[in-house]
Amino acid sequence: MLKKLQQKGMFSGFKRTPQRLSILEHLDGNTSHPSADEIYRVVARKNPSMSFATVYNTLNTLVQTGAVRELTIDPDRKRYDPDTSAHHHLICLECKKVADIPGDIPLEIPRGVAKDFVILGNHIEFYGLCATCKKLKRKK
Amino acid sequence: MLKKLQQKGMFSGFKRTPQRLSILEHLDGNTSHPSADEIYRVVARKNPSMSFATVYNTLNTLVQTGAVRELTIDPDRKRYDPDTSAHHHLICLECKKVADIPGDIPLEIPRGVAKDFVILGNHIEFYGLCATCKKLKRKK
DNA sequence: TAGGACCTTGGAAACACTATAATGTAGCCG
DNA sequence: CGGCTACATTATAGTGTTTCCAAGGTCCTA
Repeated sequence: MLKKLQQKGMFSGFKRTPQRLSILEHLDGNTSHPSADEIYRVVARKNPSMSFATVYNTLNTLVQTGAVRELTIDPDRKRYDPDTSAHHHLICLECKKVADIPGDIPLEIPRGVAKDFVILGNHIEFYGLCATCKKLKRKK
Repeated sequence: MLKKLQQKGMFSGFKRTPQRLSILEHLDGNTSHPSADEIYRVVARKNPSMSFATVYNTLNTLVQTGAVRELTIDPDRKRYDPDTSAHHHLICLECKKVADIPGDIPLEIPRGVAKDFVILGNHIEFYGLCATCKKLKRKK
């Protein structure tokens, strides 16, 4: 998906500008689930004139076209995930780091509960402690 | 849990003040997953001197003691859920209404993926369209 | 009744994000 | 190739949510 957007020429109304290409390059294959702020800080190093608004504009466009997923996993900020394949997430309660759980997980949706509600998808959020924070906790 | 907090006397350092009791009363049995703002607006009617800070202070205390769950289901604001039993949520993509899915749902966590990560819990977010929004969409 | 611990209040401030208006530029068409 | 148009970018201002702070209030204990 991102690869397509990086190719030359117009693709469904998406213009390739240096700023957008920098953002796409930073996101491509990125599994750190960065926030807009984190993306801005990295991309602004190579592109000093970069504006915060451009990062948000670009991200919102990418989310709308489905090239990037907006994660609502962190209570303090939105995070963005260029991996649009079916997968779930693990979040460390201490350091807030987000890891991927690839693949689909079969779910037994209790029938009758969601009556009248069309279910279009699901997302599982696992929470716990990552290896680093687990060790730190033990020492305390 | 909330019942306990509403009883007379001190309970684990939690003082019962009129403001806090109003908030507890509004939350008790409430399945609308309200935001701090919604709680403030309702509670301030009966308690005109109520401050926003008090709502946030109380909610944060309740979350820390485990009496209330903070939901990270809405990208725009935190929502609060007094139901601390194991359950999951359905969110309408149109109107953002959140419904409950009671009970535990057995999950096959793929082994090896979460190596080194202690998993302490999970939360499933189903998304789709509620009955009302489903009808409205059809008419368009 | 005095002291201390805790709560409440209002305002300011921090933060994430969005809107606006002016300027810049890519891509199309002649 | 050159200009037009539509779209992007920028800086800045604004909005909404949440937190911080300092002053004052209230309740318990001695």
